[in-house]
Amino acid sequence: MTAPAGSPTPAAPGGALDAVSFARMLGDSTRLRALSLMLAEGELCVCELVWAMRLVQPKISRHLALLREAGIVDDRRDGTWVHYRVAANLPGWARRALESLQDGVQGRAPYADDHARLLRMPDRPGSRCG
Amino acid sequence: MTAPAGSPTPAAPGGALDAVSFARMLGDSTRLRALSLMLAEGELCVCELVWAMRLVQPKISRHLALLREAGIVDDRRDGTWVHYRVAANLPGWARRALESLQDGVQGRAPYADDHARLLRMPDRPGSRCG
DNA sequence: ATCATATATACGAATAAACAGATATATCAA
DNA sequence: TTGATATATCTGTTTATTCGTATATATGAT
Repeated sequence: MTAPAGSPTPAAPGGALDAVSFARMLGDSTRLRALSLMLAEGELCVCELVWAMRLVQPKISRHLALLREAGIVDDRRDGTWVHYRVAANLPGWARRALESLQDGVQGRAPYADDHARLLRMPDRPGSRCG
Repeated sequence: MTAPAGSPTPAAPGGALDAVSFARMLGDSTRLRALSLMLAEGELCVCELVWAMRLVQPKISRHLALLREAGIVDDRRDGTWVHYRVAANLPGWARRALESLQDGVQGRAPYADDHARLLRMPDRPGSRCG
């Protein structure tokens, strides 16, 4: 379901993710918060991100779409849910840059709170009682 | 000469550089090209950046000011010249993120060409005949 | 089919970045 | 002082991003 044939201009036109587009994608707090959660927890569905970050769902979906189009996250549909994760084939430099930023937000608001709230979320899909 | 008392809103209001502002600063090709050169060559004056990147001087100065206000570069005046370098006290996570992006642009246009052109620049200030 | 839930997209308004070009400031030399 | 060089800032305009809200689509259950 990636790149649904007729999607808008991808952030990386030539195909390969370029550093400027990548940094631009990380330069938004909604996106960085979501990526930070995925980096810490692996695959997450949209509803988990909505719960953890306390933002409206369309806002999160919109930003996830940007990350997907940029090749920074992969998505996977499982029934009603769509799970996102940091792209498996993200170039090494990009993953390292992301992890460095992750270091930079360790323990800080709102990132730490997002993560704590996620762990407290009841009935997380995938965990139990799917 | 950093933060000349009455400067515009810094990218990091609280004082500490935050990851989103940092990424946003890297998400512009003029700024990333300049940072890439500084990372490779150390201190560089504006005229060297202008020569290497072939952009008009006000454009480069404007972006350097943004980087300075964000705490990402230090500047030092030496006579007529002002030299910029990656900030000495840049947090570790930020330096690592920057170096990762640097890996991501290795050998690619326009970064590699900028560097090559810089090395060919005649009468570089600092090198000889100051 | 109908409904409920999860997710995605569309649309217009508000905001922020980036730009080109003109001009101002700083330093040094004559 | 005048002039030359290096750098910085201002002004108006254009272009990108982001947002809120409404709505559309997809899936599974009844």
